[in-house]
Amino acid sequence: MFAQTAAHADATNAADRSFWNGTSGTAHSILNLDHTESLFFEGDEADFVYEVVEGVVASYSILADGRRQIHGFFFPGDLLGLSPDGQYHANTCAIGKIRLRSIPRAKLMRTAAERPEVGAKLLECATSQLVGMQNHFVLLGRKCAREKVASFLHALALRYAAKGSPTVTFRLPMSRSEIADYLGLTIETVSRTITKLRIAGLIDLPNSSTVEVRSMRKLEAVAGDDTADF
Amino acid sequence: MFAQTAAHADATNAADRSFWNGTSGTAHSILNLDHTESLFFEGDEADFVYEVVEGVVASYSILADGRRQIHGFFFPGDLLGLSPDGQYHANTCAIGKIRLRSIPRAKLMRTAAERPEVGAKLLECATSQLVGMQNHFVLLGRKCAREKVASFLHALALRYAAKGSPTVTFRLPMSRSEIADYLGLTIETVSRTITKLRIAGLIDLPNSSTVEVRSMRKLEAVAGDDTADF
DNA sequence: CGACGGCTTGATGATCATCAAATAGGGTGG
DNA sequence: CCACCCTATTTGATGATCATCAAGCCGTCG
Repeated sequence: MFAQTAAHADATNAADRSFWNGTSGTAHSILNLDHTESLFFEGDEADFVYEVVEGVVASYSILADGRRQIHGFFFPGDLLGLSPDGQYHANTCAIGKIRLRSIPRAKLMRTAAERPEVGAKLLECATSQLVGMQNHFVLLGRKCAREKVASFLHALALRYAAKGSPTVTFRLPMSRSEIADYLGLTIETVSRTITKLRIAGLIDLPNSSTVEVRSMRKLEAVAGDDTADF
Repeated sequence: MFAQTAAHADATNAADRSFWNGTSGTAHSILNLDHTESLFFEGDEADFVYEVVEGVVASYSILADGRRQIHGFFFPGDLLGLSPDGQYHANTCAIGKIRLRSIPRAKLMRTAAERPEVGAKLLECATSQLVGMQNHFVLLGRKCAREKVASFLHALALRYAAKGSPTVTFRLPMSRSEIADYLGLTIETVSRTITKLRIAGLIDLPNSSTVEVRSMRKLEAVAGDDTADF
């Protein structure tokens, strides 16, 4: 569901141990951004690829009349800013404080040409993102509000879950507005839907930005991600 | 909007001139499929990557209750079936008769490791698809039916347009049902919306599967793809 | 010519957006 | 430390868009 590099979901505090550290030939600089600060905009020269080291980054587009669609949230370990043509095609901003490793694109590409495993990893990151985006198509195009919100919370819970535990508590890094723009809903609908899930007993909200999943099983069932292929 | 390899949109009848021909070390076999025939399913071993040589391929997911979301349509020159983990993550089927070049994944990866330009092209294909998918997120999450259908027709018209011509006529390769499942709508809404665009004079329909765009300008305006980044 | 499937059109209703207001929570200044 | 304010969130009322249910139409093919 979220952007994933398939690499290491737990790289949060392991900046040095990252696969990408030094892949461009030299040590990479670490970037710090505050909440709402932008990393790059659509149309900018895509001179860098970024690895999220800490925090969450949102990638989004804005229509002429102000409607916003958030394409995805990037978590620690995720790779950001790959471009087919030297220009960025989305805007990005920090959700809370973030730390990023910036990797010069030109050097990275040169390294990829010399070290096949780097090129392969890049391709793996890109195709992992493709797969995640396909799931999000299903959510945006075919799921109702209840399913959208349940899918979102379930995916977040999985990311934060101690494996196998029946209940999970985590902090929502993003606002209702950002959730809404990711799910293709309004903040009111997101809020109402969360309330209904709470009343139904699937989750609890100690406060508006903390979610406690009471039943991963039921939440997953409402999310409805079973795929019936044929 | 559609999947694009950034390679060559006009490779329709140029099977031999394709970048991918022989990239796995040997000549590749050409596959022929009929309308509605499947290429692969979610969960299958992803032993091949495919290049569309002729016709259109749809990639889709199905929810447990039968709801379908088409992720994208793949046209001649597009690359299909890249996987991060050796399994396909979507279902695919032919829209009409198609011809495909099948490329053994393992060999392709080995070639990519030896020939940097092949690895780079693969990455370019993947990232091009990422960009196209971002646009589709905006469509699914934030556009109304009118904008969705206009966007779709406009993108198809661009693909088939003689450059700069004010009007374009082309044949819709896919059914209303497939359009609906791509745009996150129902066939009724697609049909009604097309009718309204016709009555408004933006398009004409000599028959239900042929579209004549009367005003690319107006169609583009309704599609509303202007992005206001900030 | 008739039947089938895909498309169109119509009538109705549910879901979700919009507009509006109240509440809560976090941060700041006194 | 407390009161206040500002903003995010929640809740409520209403309405528009689009899905659903239901016929009818049209082109195609046997």
